[in-house]
Amino acid sequence: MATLKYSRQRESIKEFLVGRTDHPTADFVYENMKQIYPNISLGTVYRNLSLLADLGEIQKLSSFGGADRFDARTTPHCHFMCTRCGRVMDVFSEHIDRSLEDIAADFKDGQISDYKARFFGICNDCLSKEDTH
Amino acid sequence: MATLKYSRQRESIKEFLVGRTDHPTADFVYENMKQIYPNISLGTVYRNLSLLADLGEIQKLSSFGGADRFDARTTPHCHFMCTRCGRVMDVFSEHIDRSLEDIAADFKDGQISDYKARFFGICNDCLSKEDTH
DNA sequence: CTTAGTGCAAAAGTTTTGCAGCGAT
DNA sequence: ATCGCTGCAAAACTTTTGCACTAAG
Repeated sequence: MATLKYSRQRESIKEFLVGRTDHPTADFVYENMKQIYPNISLGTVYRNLSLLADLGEIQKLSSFGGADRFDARTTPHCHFMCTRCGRVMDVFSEHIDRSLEDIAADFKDGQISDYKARFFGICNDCLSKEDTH
Repeated sequence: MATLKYSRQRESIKEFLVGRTDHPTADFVYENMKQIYPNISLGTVYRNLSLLADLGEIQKLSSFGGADRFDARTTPHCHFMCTRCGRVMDVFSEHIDRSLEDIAADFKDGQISDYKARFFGICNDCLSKEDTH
């Protein structure tokens, strides 16, 4: 087991993610980190995102089609992706948690320990733009 | 709109997927197609898988970590992935469909039209191997 | 001093695409 | 004859990794 050492890059990446409600990709995090650390490398961003995910401090969302996205919310929740603008939003619901537990209990071919649910559709912003036609 | 033309490659790819209950990657389909068409290209496999998915004849599963997987089942269902051996299995349940309507009704930031749920855990095969220790 | 973390660059893995020729209609 | 599909290869895109060096403990 490697002993964890402090790194200012990792702290900034975590802090950046906590301050956002969208769900940035690694490359987007990288572009923003360059404003603080002009020489930071994309590899460092990936390594830290991966490390933070392993520690359970952030969540890796694989995936909504393209690059993976990252989410600093630790409370269990689901995600909604707008198929028009690509935005990813949080979805909180007791319905899903209850029914997913029912499914886990019903499943006979293995032992379910985790689940992820994603929803697709059109977000309100895109719907209102559509109305103007 | 392009008019669809018959292609024996596409037909074989579809047929191959229909005959399987696992959820092969594009590369796995490619390797198997080479036994029928030794000169088939990976690009052709990707193009046909993408086309079949657009037609709704197959489903593209993005993703379970690595490469996308493909599924010829058209009836709505969810997926379970064994985190030990990587196998992906189908999950059928009425629970999920019932709760989807509830969630869609609750969600205020957009209009939900589709969902995908994935479950993670250990499959029975891997559990029984574990017992022998 | 020890070793985890970093920047850089190359590589690996997955998917898309430009193009010239082939094949279905 | 038209134009969608193919094989091939190159490119694009995302993520990982080897290495020498820096910095935290």
